Amino acid sequence: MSILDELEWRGLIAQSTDLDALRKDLDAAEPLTLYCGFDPTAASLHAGHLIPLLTLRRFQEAGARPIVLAGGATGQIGDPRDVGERSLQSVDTVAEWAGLIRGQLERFVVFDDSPTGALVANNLDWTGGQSVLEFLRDVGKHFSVNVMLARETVKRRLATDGLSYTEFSYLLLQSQDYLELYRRYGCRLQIGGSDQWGNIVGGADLIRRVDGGSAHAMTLPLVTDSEGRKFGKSTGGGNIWLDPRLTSPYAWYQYFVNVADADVGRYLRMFTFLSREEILALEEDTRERPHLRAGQKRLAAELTTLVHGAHQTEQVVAASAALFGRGELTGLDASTLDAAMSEVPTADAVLGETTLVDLLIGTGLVESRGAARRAVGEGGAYVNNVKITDEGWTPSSADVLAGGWLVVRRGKRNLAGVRAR
RNA sequence: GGCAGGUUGCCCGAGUGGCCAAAGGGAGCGGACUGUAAAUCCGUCGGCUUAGCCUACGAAGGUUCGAAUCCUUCACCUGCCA
Repeated sequence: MSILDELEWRGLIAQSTDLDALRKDLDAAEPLTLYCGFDPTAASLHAGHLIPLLTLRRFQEAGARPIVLAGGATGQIGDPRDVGERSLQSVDTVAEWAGLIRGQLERFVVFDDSPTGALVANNLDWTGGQSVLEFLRDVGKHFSVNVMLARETVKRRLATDGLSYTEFSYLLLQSQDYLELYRRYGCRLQIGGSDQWGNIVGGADLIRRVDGGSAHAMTLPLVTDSEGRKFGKSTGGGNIWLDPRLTSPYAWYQYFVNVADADVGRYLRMFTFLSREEILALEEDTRERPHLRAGQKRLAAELTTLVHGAHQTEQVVAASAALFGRGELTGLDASTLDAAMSEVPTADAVLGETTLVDLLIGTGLVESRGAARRAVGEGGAYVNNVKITDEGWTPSSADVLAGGWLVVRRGKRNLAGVRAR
């Protein structure tokens, strides 16, 4: 199966320029070079970024050469979005984030001396020293404002709160990137989220106008769940990040374990490198025996391994099994509990003194005393899987599990460990 | 630079002197049901030392017994004009 058929089957192609022409270029003797850019809009990439990153890798495995681009320049400007003008980050912040993101980007493609060995670039390298006059003459002249105004995002913004010249210009910067990579590395395919279509085609047009070259464009679907919610938002509403300091491997694993049945097949296709046969089998499993959550577990394990490594995956799988297993917590031995508790937030407590409300706050399971009281009042507070309805309840030695632990839970699946003293 | 309109809680959005910690919706959170799923129903949704107090309706100041609501100045946003 060709790479394009593969991508099609996985539901990874949203829009593209002529696929047959692209197919021909992919079949050529010389490896096709392609790129995808990632703007440093935060200190870490999040789960949604995995789609284009993994797609770069799929292309690489199929014999193409990927370039991962850190948007040190474009990140300073900001791509116009529907909701309104972005507030600019300081140049230093963007540079710092670009460095962090670059480190993450490098983990998903293979760097070697072969013709398909990946490259890393930062668009600040060619825009940083560029003068306004150069930019306007060499790039700006090739863009029609009429066309730019017709873009969906621009139209929406003009109809609502308007947009700055800075954001309006973003298209030109990204287009210039494509041209630059075309010139430097013969890059002839750019991929990105479906919201990038205009930016990508803009670059392909620029290459044609300026250098008379031909270049391809392909976008990947913006991943949403079956509810239409943007993918990668944790239940708390925040992003789930690749950086383990921002999203623990345990939380990462849990996010995917909790994916809805309606989404798991789609996600397996898009996010994993499992074979077609394996995925079809898991999809059937989900239909026939949904309560086993085989698809979710495999998806979570695959993604945790991909991002945090096999060792971490073993640990979070074991922790999840211990904490969500059928068995009683009292049946767990100290080493199992120690291992499980190392994956969740923890706090200390003094027997007979620390109250339930303090436990909930101390472990970070709730944000305020009011929230803690509310949780208790709503019947959402548990210690060692036993619902506690008294705010002033304090643990006694009879409650302590092996290894000196108490397992505090808020709601169905927010767990924390407490070391009793 | 001129004129007009705007700035409300996580988001959208009502509110033009007391009944406003602020309608309604969304998101979130908890419970029931399940399968750590979805749907549904119910509850909840600023903070605290919680019959009370504190902080909050762009910022600062003022009027008033009392202000998200009125006045002044400032900042920012949008539109029209220059």
